[in-house]
Amino acid sequence: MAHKVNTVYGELLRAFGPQGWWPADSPFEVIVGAILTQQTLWKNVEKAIASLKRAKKLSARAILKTTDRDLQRLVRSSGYYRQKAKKLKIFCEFFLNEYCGKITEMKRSRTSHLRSRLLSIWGIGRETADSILLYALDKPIFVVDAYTVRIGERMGLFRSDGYEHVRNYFESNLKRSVPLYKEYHALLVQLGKNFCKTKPLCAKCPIKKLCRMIML
DNA sequence: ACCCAGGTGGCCC
DNA sequence: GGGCCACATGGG
Repeated sequence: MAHKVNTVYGELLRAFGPQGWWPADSPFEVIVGAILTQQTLWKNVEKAIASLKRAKKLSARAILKTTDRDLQRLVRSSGYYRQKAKKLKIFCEFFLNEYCGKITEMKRSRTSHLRSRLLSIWGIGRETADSILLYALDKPIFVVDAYTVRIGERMGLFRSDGYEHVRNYFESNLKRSVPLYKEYHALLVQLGKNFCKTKPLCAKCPIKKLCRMIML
C-alpha cells in the first residue's frame, strides 16, 4: 500500500493539474526569482523580473554593472528592495567568481557541496538554496516552505521538527525524482494559496477531498 | 485600516 | 537550538 505522502500527491495533481514549475525562461531567471520571492507574492516578483528584462539586466554581469540605486528601483515591486538588490549582487559575484557565471559549471559540483556553498552566501537561506538546487540546477532536493510545513502538519503527515526534518520526510518517503519533487512542491504552494481562502467544503471548493484530509 | 505573501539575518537567551 | 524583530511593496 502506498505511503500517505503519495496519496496526497495524487489528490493534489487531480485537483489542480500539473503546475509546470518553475516559470522562467532560463535557470538564471529561476535564481533571480527565488531570491526576489522571499516572503513576497509571486505577482510582485513577476513585475520586478519584467523590469529587469526590459532594462536588459537579467545576467550576472549586467546586474553587477548596475548601481545599487538603479537595481533597487528595478526590483522595487518585490518588496524588501534594498535587501534584495544587495542579495542579487552578492549572489552574482559568487556565481561569476566560482562558476564563471555558467550554470553548466555550477551543475558539475556535488549537490551537498553546492548546498553548503549556497547556504554560506548572505541572503540565501535554506528554502532559496533548495529552490535553486531543484529548479535551476535539477538536483534532487525537496523544497520546504511555510505552506509545506503547515499543510503537512495539518494532514498529519509529520510533526514538524524544523526545516531539515520536513525535507528529510519527503526525500525519504518519495521516489527520488527531480520532476516529482518539482511538481509536488508547486502543488503544495497551489493548495496553500487556496485553502482557508475559500470556505472549507463549500460547493465550489475544488479540493473537497483534500479539505477533508486536512480536516478543515 | 489591517493583514499577509513561495524568507533571511541579526540578536538574545 | 529556538524566539523575536526588521526588512517593504502591493493586493485583499
